[in-house]
Amino acid sequence: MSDATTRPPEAAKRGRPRLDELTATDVEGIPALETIIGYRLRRAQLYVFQDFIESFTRMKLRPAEFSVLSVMARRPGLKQTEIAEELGIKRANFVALMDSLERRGLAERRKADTDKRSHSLHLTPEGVRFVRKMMAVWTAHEERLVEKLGGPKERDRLIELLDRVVARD
Amino acid sequence: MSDATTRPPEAAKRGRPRLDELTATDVEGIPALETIIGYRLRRAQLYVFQDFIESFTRMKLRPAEFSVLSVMARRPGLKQTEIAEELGIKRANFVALMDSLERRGLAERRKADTDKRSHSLHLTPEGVRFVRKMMAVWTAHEERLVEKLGGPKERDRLIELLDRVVARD
DNA sequence: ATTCGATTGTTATGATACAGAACAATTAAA
DNA sequence: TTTAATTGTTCTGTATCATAACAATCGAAT
Repeated sequence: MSDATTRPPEAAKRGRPRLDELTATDVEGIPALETIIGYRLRRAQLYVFQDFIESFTRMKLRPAEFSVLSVMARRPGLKQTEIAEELGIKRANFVALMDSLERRGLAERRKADTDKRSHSLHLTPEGVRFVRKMMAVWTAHEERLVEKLGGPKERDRLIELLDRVVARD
Repeated sequence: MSDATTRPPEAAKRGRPRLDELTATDVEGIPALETIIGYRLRRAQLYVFQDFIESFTRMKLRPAEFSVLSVMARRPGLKQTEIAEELGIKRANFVALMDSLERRGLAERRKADTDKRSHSLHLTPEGVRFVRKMMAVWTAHEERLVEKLGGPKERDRLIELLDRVVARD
């Protein structure tokens, strides 16, 4: 299966590449992009996000906002730096994100009594209702993915492998 | 393992959230981000790209450039639109990318004899040498990942699962 | 109690990635 | 020969992301 010296089917159809060009660029050890972990990860992530984004265009919700609302729902009272750091968002960029959620009446910053510098973040009652709807939409999206993967078992296998990739040891 | 009603360890340490807040935002059916496919995919992809980018800072090569050079090495003679489409890059954005590679003397646009509109893309001899070094660096990067995954078998399993995600059927 | 360093939220700024519209040159189709 | 489609290109706008700086506040060391 040495394909570096084989004319790819598309190019063959079009009569390209010419033989002299082929030898000039016939570099050994060039793997197909399809076998490269990072490339495949990126393409898969792009695909999933595209489906996610389309699912949430009606709710006008972006992935980052989804994750922030999700964290606030499960663990209210965290401060901005904590949520930002956990989600890998620079705290500088978190400000506008939180501003937007607050302007929409979904979340609020409360003055922390113990530390006057920090804010503790919470969903508003409207935010709680919003998150409920949000999770219904998300469930459909997620089930679509699990379906494609072949079932919950495969989903777990995938997440376990992704775990290993990102594990720091 | 119902953790929606359990005080997360960090917040517990800091005495937050207070109980009344907890009940106010205790929304059922809020999955932890760690179980969400898209979220995990994004984090893993970010991690891999970070390692990739660090590996290639010395060569001043970005992921997109890597992929373009890789395609040109394996399949010389393709035209811009073909490579761009295959890699999911808008042909408008491909122009600057190719300009840069050409300015660095790594690749070139040749006037296609059959179609005066299109260019056929090729590595220069210097580009061929560059790609050789590039692949050496990439191999180290990739082996690091395979190591973390637990071996080539696991790498294959991962790619097969990513395949299913992005498969259109 | 005072000084000093660290933290928190914030603003401003720049770089990069990505998408869409429009256009000239060229080709293919009617 | 007119018409429609393609190719490369430029321009433009919009997210995304990182970095630096700053005031307010806190914690710790003296």
